Amino acid sequence: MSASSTKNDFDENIASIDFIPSDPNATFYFLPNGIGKDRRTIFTNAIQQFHLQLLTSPKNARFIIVDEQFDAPKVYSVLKLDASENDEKPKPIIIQTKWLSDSLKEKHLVPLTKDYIIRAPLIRKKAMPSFSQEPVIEEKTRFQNKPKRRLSDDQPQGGSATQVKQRRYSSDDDDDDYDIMEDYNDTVKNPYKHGELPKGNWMCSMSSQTAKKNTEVNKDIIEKLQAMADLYSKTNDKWRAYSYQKAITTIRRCTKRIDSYEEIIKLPGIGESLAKKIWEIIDTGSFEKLEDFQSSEYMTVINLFGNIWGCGPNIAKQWYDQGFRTLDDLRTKAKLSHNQQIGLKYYDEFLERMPRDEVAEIEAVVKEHALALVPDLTIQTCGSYRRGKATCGDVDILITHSDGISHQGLLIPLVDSLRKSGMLLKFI
DNA sequence: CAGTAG
DNA sequence: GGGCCTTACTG
DNA sequence: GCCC
Repeated sequence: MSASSTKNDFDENIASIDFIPSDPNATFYFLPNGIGKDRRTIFTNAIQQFHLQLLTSPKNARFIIVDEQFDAPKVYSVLKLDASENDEKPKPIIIQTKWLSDSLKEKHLVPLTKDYIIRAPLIRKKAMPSFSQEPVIEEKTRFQNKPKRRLSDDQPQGGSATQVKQRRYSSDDDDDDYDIMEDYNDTVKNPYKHGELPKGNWMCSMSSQTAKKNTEVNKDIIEKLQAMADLYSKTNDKWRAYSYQKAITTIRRCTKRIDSYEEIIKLPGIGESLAKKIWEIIDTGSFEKLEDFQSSEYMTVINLFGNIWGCGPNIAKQWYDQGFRTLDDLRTKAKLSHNQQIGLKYYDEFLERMPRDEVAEIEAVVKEHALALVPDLTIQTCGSYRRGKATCGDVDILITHSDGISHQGLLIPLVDSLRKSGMLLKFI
């Protein structure tokens, strides 16, 4: 697991580090970047528990603890430290958080062996280093030559920042040499050709023609089951809804028109109860249970209320039990949370889908604002838009950076920027 | 923590 | 009979 | 609801 594949370039002087926690030289800095809230708390507590001397600044820290995803150049870049060789100060020793994890397991500090230490950035020794090493050096050069504006890297990230996912180098790929070379060319030679993601042979990048065709053959079945699943999902019967949804997925994958009970019951995730219902739809063309639900006042109202953003099965039932039956009842009488107020105000809008042109417009605006904050971001709109749908229920935008770091903490400033532009009406 | 949403 | 998908925010 |  540890990064021992490049041991040739490892500073061999460091076999294992001895230090005494009370030694004033044994100062630590904990780099929270790329570490989730919960893990941060755990590690911070561990540092206290082991009585390590934690500094608030990395400047004078002898040891720097970082997430496993970091290599030395990234650490230096994030901390804006000088990596030059002829520095009077000894360079800090960069340690993986695994050292803390293992120490927690052992209930005491485990020896700080070289497996926990991330190698210092060394000057290139040979003309042709190994592939796995090469991108690291190139990357360091990029950092030095192209300083970028970065947003509050040293601020703890809010939980919502996890919406921004990242693409990162993977040193443990099982790919063969050819693929490694491809990845190398991609990320190193053209690292700043942003805005476009590699067009892989992925399911999600293909237009769903086959799926479209498949839904046609059993369309009536799927529609009725989906209606039931939607209703159940708005009651407290979420597992029943879950089963319906799984059955729908299975049937959607059937190319052939289903026309016998025997073939239904064979399908995975479809048992006797659902098979009977599906056969009823095929045989009679109707679904009595669904029609019962649709004619029930309770289910109708629960469905109506449940379509309000921020109202789930429990709140819907509470409102029903309080005697509310219409959206106007809610508007005038019910106690609504902030989200529910917005959900009610924009009830129809939230149920509507927008043409994909509109998604493109939104994408353009978001791109403009994001790139103004951090250049060279990779921005890709995903979801139904990326799958080529004619209409979309929402806009999913994935923002990353090829260095795996610079996009961190972007979300909040980006939302702020969009809000100032007047693009955001409300947030929920 | 329960409820909701992703 | 009990799990089925995970994680985060809100109030 | 399905499945173990």
